[in-house]
Amino acid sequence: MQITRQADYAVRAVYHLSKLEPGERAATSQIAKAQQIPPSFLAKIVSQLSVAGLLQTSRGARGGVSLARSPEEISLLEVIEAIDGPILLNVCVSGNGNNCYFGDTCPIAPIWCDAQTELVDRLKESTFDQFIPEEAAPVPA
Amino acid sequence: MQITRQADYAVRAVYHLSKLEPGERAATSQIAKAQQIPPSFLAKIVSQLSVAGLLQTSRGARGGVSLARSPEEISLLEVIEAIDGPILLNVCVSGNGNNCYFGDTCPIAPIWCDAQTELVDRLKESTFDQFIPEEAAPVPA
DNA sequence: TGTTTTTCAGACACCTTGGTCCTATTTGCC
DNA sequence: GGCAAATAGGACCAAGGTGTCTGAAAAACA
Repeated sequence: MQITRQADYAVRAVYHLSKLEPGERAATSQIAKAQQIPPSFLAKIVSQLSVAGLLQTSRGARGGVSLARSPEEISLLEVIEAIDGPILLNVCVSGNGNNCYFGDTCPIAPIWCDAQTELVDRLKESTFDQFIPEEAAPVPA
Repeated sequence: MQITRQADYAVRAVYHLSKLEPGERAATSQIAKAQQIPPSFLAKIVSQLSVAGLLQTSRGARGGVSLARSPEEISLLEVIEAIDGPILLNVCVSGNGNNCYFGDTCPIAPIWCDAQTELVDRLKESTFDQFIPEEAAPVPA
C-alpha cells in the first residue's frame, strides 16, 4: 500500500524542475544530488518521464532535462501514473470501477472504489505550481 | 499502490466468517473454496490473523477458525494492517505524520499525509457488520 | 490405540521492485 | 577533429510479495 520509490523520485524530480525558470534545464546528476536520489536510478526514471511526455531531454554537453509543460499543467497523478501505471487500491478495482470477480454482489468492492476515486481526484487536483514557494506566497487577499 | 493480495484474501476470509453464526467455525479449506483463495496460501494468512488476535483457531478434527470478536468490532483497517503492516501511502509518511527527510520544508508531504489520513479513517469506519447482507437489510426507517 | 481431520511451521520457486554498473550515443566547445 | 559532458539503454544483482509443498503436531472419534 505505497507508491513505489520510483514514483516518489519522479515527483521530486518534477518538483525540482518546477522551481527553475521556464525552459531552464538541469542535469539529472544535479537533480539527484539536490533531491537525494540514486543518480543511476534517476536516469532511468527521467527516461520514462520523457517517454510519457512530461519531460524534455537533450543529450550532450550542457544538455539536461526540463519540463515539457508548465508546472500548473502537470499533476501529481500524471507523474505517478507515468511511472507506476494506474492507481488501483485493490486488484478487484479497475480504472473503470468494480472489477471484482464476485461482481456486483461483493459488498466490499464499493469501499475500495470510493476510496480510490477520492484519492485519485485529490492527486489530480494537486499540480506542481502549488508547490513552488515563491508562487504560493502571494495569496489573493 | 495496492494492498497486497494477502490482505485482500484476509479481508475476504474475515468477511466469510462474519456471515456465520457467532462462534461457528469453518475450516480454512472451506473458506478457500468459497472465496477462491489458494488454500495453502490462506493457511498462512489465517495463521497471521490468529497471531494478531482477530481469529481464533482450533486444531484437529472438526476444528477450524472463527472470529475472535463480533463483526462490528472488526474494521477493514485492522485486518489489512494485521497483514500488511501500517498503511503508508509514501515512504516519507510515518504513522505519526510527516517523516520526510526534507522535514517540514517539503511541500509535497502534506498531500500524502492528508490523503493517507482520509483513507485510514475510511477503512477504520468500515466494520464487517456492514457487509453482512441480512443485517444490512433492515434499515432504520 | 490408531486413524482422520485439521492447523502449524518451514523450505522452496517465481516474479516484480529497487538499485548498480557498464557501454553506447549524442552534443557542445576548444 | 577530438575531448568532455550528458542522456540512452541494457545486463545484472538483492529483497520482498506470491504461492506451493511437505512434514509435524493436535484434537476428535471409533
